[in-house]
Amino acid sequence: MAPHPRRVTRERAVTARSTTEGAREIPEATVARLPVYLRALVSLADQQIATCSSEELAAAAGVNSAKLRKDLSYLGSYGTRGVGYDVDYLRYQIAREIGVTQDWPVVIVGIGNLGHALANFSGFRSRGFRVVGLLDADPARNEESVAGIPVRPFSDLESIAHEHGVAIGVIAVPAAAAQDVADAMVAAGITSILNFAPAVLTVPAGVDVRKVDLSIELQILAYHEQRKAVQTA
Amino acid sequence: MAPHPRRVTRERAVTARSTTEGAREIPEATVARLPVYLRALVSLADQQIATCSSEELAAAAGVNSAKLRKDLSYLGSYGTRGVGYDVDYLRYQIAREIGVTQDWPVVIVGIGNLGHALANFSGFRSRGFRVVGLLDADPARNEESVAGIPVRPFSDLESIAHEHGVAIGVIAVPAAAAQDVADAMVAAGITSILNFAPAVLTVPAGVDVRKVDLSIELQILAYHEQRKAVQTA
DNA sequence: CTCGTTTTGTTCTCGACTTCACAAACTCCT
DNA sequence: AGGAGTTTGTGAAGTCGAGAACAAAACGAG
Repeated sequence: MAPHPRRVTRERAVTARSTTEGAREIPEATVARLPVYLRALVSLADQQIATCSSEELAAAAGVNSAKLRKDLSYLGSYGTRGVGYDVDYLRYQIAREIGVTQDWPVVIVGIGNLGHALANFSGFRSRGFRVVGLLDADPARNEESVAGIPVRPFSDLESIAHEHGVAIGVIAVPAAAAQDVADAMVAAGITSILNFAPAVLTVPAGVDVRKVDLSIELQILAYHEQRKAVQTA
Repeated sequence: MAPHPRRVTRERAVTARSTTEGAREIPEATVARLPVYLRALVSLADQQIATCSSEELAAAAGVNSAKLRKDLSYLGSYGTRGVGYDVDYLRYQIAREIGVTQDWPVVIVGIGNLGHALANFSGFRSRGFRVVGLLDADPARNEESVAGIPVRPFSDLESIAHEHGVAIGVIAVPAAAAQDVADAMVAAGITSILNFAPAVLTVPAGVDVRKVDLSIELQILAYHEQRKAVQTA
């Protein structure tokens, strides 16, 4: 029945090292923090800092140092006791583990307000991604071009995806259209979807979906805000 | 030292019902799902559905029905055994618990591409929020107006916040400016921040920060995508 | 009124993640 | 070379959340 794949399906974890080599199982919570560490390391490197302790890196990433060390230990032993971590080396190792040493081609569907913002987002290229296609079902939009990339009709999804070997798609359409877009993406061979539409997507096993939802984030803040107000009252 | 307040500080939980009345402690994981249930209920109501079982609502929200029932049980006993839940009644109860029966005033700082998109986002009003101020430090932007709201200079933050009693602020500026904006928000009495800038914010205890980060989400997808590729190879 | 059916609310168990605490390993100084 | 001082990597304990399973409660039929 496939309840909902917000988290990765994870096929019983293969009972750890089994087939080829290491194939370390990295906990999902750790995976979600690796990009934060990567960004902190890039920032340190920009400041010409060559070495850092787990304490310093943890501070830059906004986490507890014990957690940082445990997270890094899943990748291997890349630090030196008594010294700390080599910034460039660790940075490369994390980038390699995440898989962003080379660029991933990405398509964005839905070039409304949000789609525009995403297409113009400069962090794509610098963080391991490259926008290879902008798509919109509205013919009126198929004439413009955003950030130097032409907006093409939605029906071109499959050809663009195959041409560039796209595995990751971004959905920035209204909620009502989101499921249709997701279905088309899956049909086009896309297996990872980042969904900005406020809708629950149903996809086959093997396809990952992550959701980003402004209203939900605000409502969570509102809940805590309300509690603060009640508590001080 | 205040590690980082991505999650709420939670003052030792006061050992459950202590002072005034119920003051039920709702787990953070449940709080994060309540908005999803709320949206699913609104959708059911739009379809003229008056009653639903936990199974149906769970399907609409994309979760497991046992989890849904347990989540709802933290709010109270709002269902009827053998029957299910009254859609409108449950919807109101969840909205009340989250605190979105009335609108929260919100300010958005940074009216670039993303800020534009956020300001135009129609879901604000319908989901318990009202944009009362758009701010940008660039004087060139202080002449436009977005979605009918004038863009005002950043220095007006404090007066706008006080005038409307703003508790929630949205940061949509570049990473380098994010901490300064956060500091100004805190100084203006804002105690909940939604941060779209790819930066780690440091704020005093009692201020909640939630982060939304496109690059991180994509990198998490990339990690899993890479593993799929390795596994099938 | 009683019995069978449906569906909630809750208890219990299990797994995952966080945090602590410390041994192992490295550097530097004498 | 040896000892003092750091800092990593990890075992172990504690906390939190997920899911299964079931008792309690409501409804409807006869």
